[in-house]
Amino acid sequence: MLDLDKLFTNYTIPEFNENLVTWFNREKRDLPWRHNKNPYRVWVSEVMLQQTRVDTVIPYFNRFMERFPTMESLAEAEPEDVVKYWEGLGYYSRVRNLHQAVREVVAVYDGIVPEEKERFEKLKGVGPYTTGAVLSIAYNQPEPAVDGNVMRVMSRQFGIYDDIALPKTRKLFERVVRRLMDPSHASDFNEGVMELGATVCTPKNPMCSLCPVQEHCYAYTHNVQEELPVKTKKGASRIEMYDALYCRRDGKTAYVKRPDAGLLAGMWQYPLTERGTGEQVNGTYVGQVKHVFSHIVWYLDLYVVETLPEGDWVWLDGEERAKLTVSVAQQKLEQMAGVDDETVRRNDDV
DNA sequence: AACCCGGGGGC
DNA sequence: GCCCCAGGGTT
Repeated sequence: MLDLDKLFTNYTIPEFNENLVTWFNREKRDLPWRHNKNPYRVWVSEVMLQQTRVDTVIPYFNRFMERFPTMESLAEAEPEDVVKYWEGLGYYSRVRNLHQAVREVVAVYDGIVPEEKERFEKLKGVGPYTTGAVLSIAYNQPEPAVDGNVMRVMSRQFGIYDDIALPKTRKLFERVVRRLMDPSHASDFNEGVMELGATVCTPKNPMCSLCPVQEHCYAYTHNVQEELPVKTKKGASRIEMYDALYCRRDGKTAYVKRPDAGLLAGMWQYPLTERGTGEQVNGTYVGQVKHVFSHIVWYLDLYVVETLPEGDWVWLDGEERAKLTVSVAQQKLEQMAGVDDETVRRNDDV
């Protein structure tokens, strides 16, 4: 185990805190969830920000908070309505877990986000990072909130070469943060480190000349910014190929609902058949959609067909379709089908 | 510990 | 193309 006493030898902890917090309060970006820090808003923002960039989250956060301004309003809503406000944001289990957790807070904790760590961390979708982030930012509790930014900043600051892809490494950085953080400025410390990682101590080409904690930084001193943090590569994605069937009847289009568990759980799409396993598709080829997930690559060949194989598809008009939640892959197919419809209509006109 | 789970942006 | 992103759940 890494010896923290050795790590902090000749290291001035108060100076790090002073420089970081002063910098953060001068340079912090104007973000919607910083306008007021009620625990519910902080919580929603932290869930949306999981593996998702700030610029992507901002419009989703604003729409979500406008529609569900309080935990009570969210608790009362139907799951299908809530998921619709997450459409396109990805990792949809986040919103289902958040919805369930907020319902629990309203029912069990009288609508107050629990300040007790042992209670908050047990809520659905709340892991070690979100626990520390909400308790420190909303309640100023001295809890570590170790995300990718924190591991990058701290690995460089102290020259820690542990592989950040390993689960146990996060715990190491939690020990580092507990040792380093000034407990009376927990909120500014955690937000400050993350802000630093997002804007200055970036993965590529960090702007060390702008860094408030450059002086004692191991990576800067030894000029090894590019080799930290250490992270092992993940394996190659698997490739999946499907035929997507676009079938119209009486002004309606066939859709199926994906299974309630697994990839894109419960979301709606055109009927898909795995290529090569079924019979040859009897239809008109339109084109191919490529869609990249974090661990899978989809190639979807779109066909216009007159008849469908057996399945639980339903017929939807435009108004009905608009209420349902679909993946971005499905949006690409609809775009392609729509373009094809336009082509057909134009040719009919001629 | 390893794998699953979206989508987008930077280089 | 590859990497990363204010990660968590399941096995």
